Amino acid sequence: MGDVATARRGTNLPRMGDFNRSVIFDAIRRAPEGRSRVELVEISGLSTQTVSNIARWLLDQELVVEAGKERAGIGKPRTLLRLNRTGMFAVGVHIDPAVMTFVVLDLVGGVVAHSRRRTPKANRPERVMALIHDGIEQLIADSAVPRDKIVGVGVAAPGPIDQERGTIVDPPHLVDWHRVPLRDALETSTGLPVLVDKDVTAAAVAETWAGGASGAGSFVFVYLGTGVGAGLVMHDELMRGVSGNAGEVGHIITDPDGPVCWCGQRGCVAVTCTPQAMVEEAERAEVIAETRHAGSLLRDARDVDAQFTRLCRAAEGGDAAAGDILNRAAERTARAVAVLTNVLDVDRVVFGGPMWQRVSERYLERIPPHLDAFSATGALRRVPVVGTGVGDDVGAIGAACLVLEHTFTPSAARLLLGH
Amino acid sequence: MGDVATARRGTNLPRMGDFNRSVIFDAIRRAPEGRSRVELVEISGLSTQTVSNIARWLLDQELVVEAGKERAGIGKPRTLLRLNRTGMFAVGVHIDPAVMTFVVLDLVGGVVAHSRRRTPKANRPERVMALIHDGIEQLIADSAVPRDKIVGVGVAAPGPIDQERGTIVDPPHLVDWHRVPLRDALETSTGLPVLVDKDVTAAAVAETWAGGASGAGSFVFVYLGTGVGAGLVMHDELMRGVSGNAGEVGHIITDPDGPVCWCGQRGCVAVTCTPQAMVEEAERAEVIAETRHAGSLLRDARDVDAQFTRLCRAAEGGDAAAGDILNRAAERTARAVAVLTNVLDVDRVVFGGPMWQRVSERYLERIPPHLDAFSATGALRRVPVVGTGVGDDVGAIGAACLVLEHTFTPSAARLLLGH
DNA sequence: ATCATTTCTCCATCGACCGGACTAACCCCT
DNA sequence: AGGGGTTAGTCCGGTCGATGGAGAAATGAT
Repeated sequence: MGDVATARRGTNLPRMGDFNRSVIFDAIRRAPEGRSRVELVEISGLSTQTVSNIARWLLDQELVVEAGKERAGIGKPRTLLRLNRTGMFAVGVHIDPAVMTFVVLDLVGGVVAHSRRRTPKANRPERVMALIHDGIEQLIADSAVPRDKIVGVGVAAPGPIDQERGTIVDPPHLVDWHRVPLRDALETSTGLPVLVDKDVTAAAVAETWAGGASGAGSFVFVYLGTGVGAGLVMHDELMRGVSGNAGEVGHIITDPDGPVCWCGQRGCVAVTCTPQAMVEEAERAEVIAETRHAGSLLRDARDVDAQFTRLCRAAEGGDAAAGDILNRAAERTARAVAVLTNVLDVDRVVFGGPMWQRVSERYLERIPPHLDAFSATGALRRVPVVGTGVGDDVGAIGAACLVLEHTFTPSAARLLLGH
Repeated sequence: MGDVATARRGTNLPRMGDFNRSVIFDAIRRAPEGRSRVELVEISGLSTQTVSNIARWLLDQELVVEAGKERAGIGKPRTLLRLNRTGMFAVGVHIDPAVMTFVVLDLVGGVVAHSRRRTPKANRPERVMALIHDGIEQLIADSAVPRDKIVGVGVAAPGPIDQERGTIVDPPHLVDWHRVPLRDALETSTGLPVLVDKDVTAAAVAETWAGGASGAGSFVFVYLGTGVGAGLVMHDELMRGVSGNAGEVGHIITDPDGPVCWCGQRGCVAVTCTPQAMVEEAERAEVIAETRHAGSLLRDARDVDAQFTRLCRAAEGGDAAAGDILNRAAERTARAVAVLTNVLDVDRVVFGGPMWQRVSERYLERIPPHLDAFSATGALRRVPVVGTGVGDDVGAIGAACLVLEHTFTPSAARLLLGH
């Protein structure tokens, strides 16, 4: 049911111009050393004339700058165009169970300013909103970025998300949070456009924006955080799904002999590949000492985090039992990832998220061979596995990148007539 | 490795015009009763003038016809535009392990002509090619469709496919088939453009073209054939993946207690949800009599087909053991489908394929509740499950629809500058 | 019979891209 | 040192498709 015909919209001249500008901008952005007009002609397929016009426009807007010349043998040298990193800025907020992170990013995705605050445990929504607003304003003031150069605010939170209303559906750590109009409230209080999305999605967008070569083309971004999630990028475009909740991988079965999950199955990702699952396995096996915790289904995030660090340290230090637990998790993760790569047929798999650094070495060594073994096309077409370049603040950085992506990325949707 | 930057191409005026024409065409196509110019204006967002011009062009091309008037109260009545079903035709070929099917389709996806031939078991590729060519030419002659009205030929085969070279990679039933340039050879011998794709993909495209309301928006098409495959359609656009092999679901684990699969895991789709798996389970349980067969890993497709029919008949006739097997398969299939819907966040699931009719009633009754239970968002956002309207010849019809889709569908790719 | 209303088309305009001619900057060679 | 060849980038007029407004056509209501 619902709308009988999906509205396939047409396009017109102004949109076309806008789109082509963003194509050129994107091509410049993806080459940190800068790009000449001739290169842009080859990449975009547009005429030299058009590229020239667009370059002039971008220079006038102060979005790009001319950055030296590149002599390629005989003839007039090419003048390189590079992003003007101070041309625009974006604010990002990550609302994590444990901590809220705020960042200001410049155009190339560099962190200009940065701050953290504890996430209040259970609290009135208005109080939390005020805290967020305050964090944003404080950071803008500290960064000394002129307000008219800020293109918007991105907010990332553990899913699910109501994309339409711009709100977090049921944040497990904010008990009284119900249908709070996060986006609209922040838009009126800050006077800036606001985007809300899942942290996993945000991290994937961060990869496309600030991840360099590994963020181009089609890839699956596997996010290791409180849970495990996936961000899907196909042909440089993020797939959000119809309700903005694509990438739920928590109940893919990875191990027929694994523990029982609350969903009724055995060996789901949620009980085999998440930090919490690994920590609990280690505690049961007495590899690490059990900490006192609430005993609720949802353990305190800070506690899990600390225990997970202990587990990884033990494994690095040569504890065979600890190593086994992590190795098994790597294999199980590989199975889940194989499901994704088989279904989606992507160029590459990118790992990241707050828990990633601690296991990156082990995972990067162990997952690729498993993945080859589980691939539908076998070793015929290997799917490369890489770790993200974006560091621990992926959540907040990604949130800011949501805004940059929204305003500057040449998506097909941008071409089509709105509303 | 590979190309450093994915080529994000721009667009230009002619492409824009082409795109808008296809948008209007698509909107007309999706309303079998016809659509007025004013409606088209609303849908596309284009100006009345532009719609008027495009309508004139489509009428001149004889792709659409004026079909009566619709009076909506006061004022000049709207003249309806409808597809001219004899304006264009497409040929489709399905190369199945058991049989090759040929069809000629008109513009609305109606079957104009239709024929079948046995697929030769092991044979020289040239011989098979000649057979295909012959089948096509014979059917065109029989259908009495003028050759210049045929827009192209689509070929569908069980995957995997080499999209670049236009060939079937390793057809299990055609042993000597190795790097045979199927597309190029057919293009020269018939003089028509040829497209090659997986049968699963073709079936999904058939749904978007001839499936009515269930073929709009975002959906997963679950193809029940020799194996089980999935076609992914997101926002009216088919996702082929980077190498054209998206939708491989064969090794999603559906049952931790299921049989062992040749991939080393237990309870994969390939050994729990395919007709062959069900048939073999039934034979082991002596629900149906075992037939003499080669004993090879790949059973003769015709044999499996016949046995599967027997199994379904038994279940319909009240055989509880047979019913249990099919019910279990339904539940297992639901688990695999849940993985897809959780990951992709689609509007709906569409079932189809040559084996579908025999289990449709049972599956449509049993899968939805399982799916709700396995959904990440719970029963909150139910994903509807429907059966395809396209009948048993989905393979061949889909193959022809590949051509129609390629030439008439407003995809984003069509907008961008080629090469 | 006339008017209001809605649908649809003719006309002039705008805007973005494109092809070709032109200028600019540099290397190489004598 | 200076001219020729080569490549990079810009100016100009043309083309093509979308657009806005005025006008023509077809109908129901008064």
